[in-house]
Amino acid sequence: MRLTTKGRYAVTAMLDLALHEGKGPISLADISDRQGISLSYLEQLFAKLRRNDLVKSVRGPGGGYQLKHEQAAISVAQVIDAVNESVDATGCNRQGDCQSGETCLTHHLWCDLSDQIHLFLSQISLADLVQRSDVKEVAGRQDRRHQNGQIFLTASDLPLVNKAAV
Amino acid sequence: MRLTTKGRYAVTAMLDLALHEGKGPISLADISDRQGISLSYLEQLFAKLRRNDLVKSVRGPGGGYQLKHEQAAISVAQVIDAVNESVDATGCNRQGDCQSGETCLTHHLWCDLSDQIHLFLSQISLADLVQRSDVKEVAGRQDRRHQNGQIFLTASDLPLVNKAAV
DNA sequence: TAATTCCTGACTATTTTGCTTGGTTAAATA
DNA sequence: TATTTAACCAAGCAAAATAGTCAGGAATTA
Repeated sequence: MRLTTKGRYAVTAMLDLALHEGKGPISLADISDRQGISLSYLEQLFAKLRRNDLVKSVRGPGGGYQLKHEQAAISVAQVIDAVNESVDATGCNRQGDCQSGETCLTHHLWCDLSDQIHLFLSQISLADLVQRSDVKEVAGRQDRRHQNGQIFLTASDLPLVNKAAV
Repeated sequence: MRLTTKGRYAVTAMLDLALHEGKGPISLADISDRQGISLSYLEQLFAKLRRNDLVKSVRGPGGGYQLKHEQAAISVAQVIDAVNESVDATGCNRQGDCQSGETCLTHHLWCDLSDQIHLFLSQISLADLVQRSDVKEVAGRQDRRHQNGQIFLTASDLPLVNKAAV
């Protein structure tokens, strides 16, 4: 089972879209700035999100991405499924042929776990996340910084700045 | 978050120990045979399990491993934690410094998910697994094969056989 | 036409995984 | 005591996945 930066990035980017909904298309450059995700990596992720019908795109200046459905209709599980193959804890993709064609000793345990994880993530929509106080707080901070063109840097931003200067 | 063959192997091997408890120490060679896990890989996993006080070892002929605690006192979560670093879905190891020193937009979501997974796995003990009908069934099949010295092979065993012959 | 932005594919560095090889050490047995 | 058994240990390695870069398109707007 894989649940790494890839899935986290995808959910974060989709939440960013949700938070800035109603302001027209949001460019990947904006998301990259606000969320600190590499632009070209975002492009790869959004290719998958678009193929999975989760976002729609607008080309050209002023273009960007928008959610294709209502915030309440998009679950975290859908987003992760779109970029990862699936949230599956079994080694056999639930086929039950884990041990040379037969079911391994712990197959059903991993099926149960996969179901639990999927259920949990499918019950959380982007609308739910937008309402959360911790999300609102972080989003407010990010928007303030973004408006100021990242003038206020923290100490931990320094490596990035140096990297960009070289 | 990582939940791959490593953690699955560890739980499977521990369950094998639990199923054959009372027959003296179980050698890794036996587990390797029954569960189809590479012997030297098992050695690495058991080094971690031993360091985490989950098993005790007996050296020399007739030696092997035994559970260090009661089956009901060992949870699946403990086993996975022992071989993986942890079952953690955050990218910051729950520190909250995900985005250049500050909390990222989805930090709390991943904390919640990690808690869910950990709770689920910590509620399942080796004793619980041993009682499960699907586990009993697979264990019965494995024991019968093991006694017969793997005489009865399935078609999917053939690659392994050929590999061993070369 | 120029700028902007999505879009695509190929390529690369790094990390993790699963496993091998080649030993050493402790204990039982012959 | 010599041999065998099996736990221990360390280094390294191939394949895969991750995270990202690079170079160029193609569509749209100004």
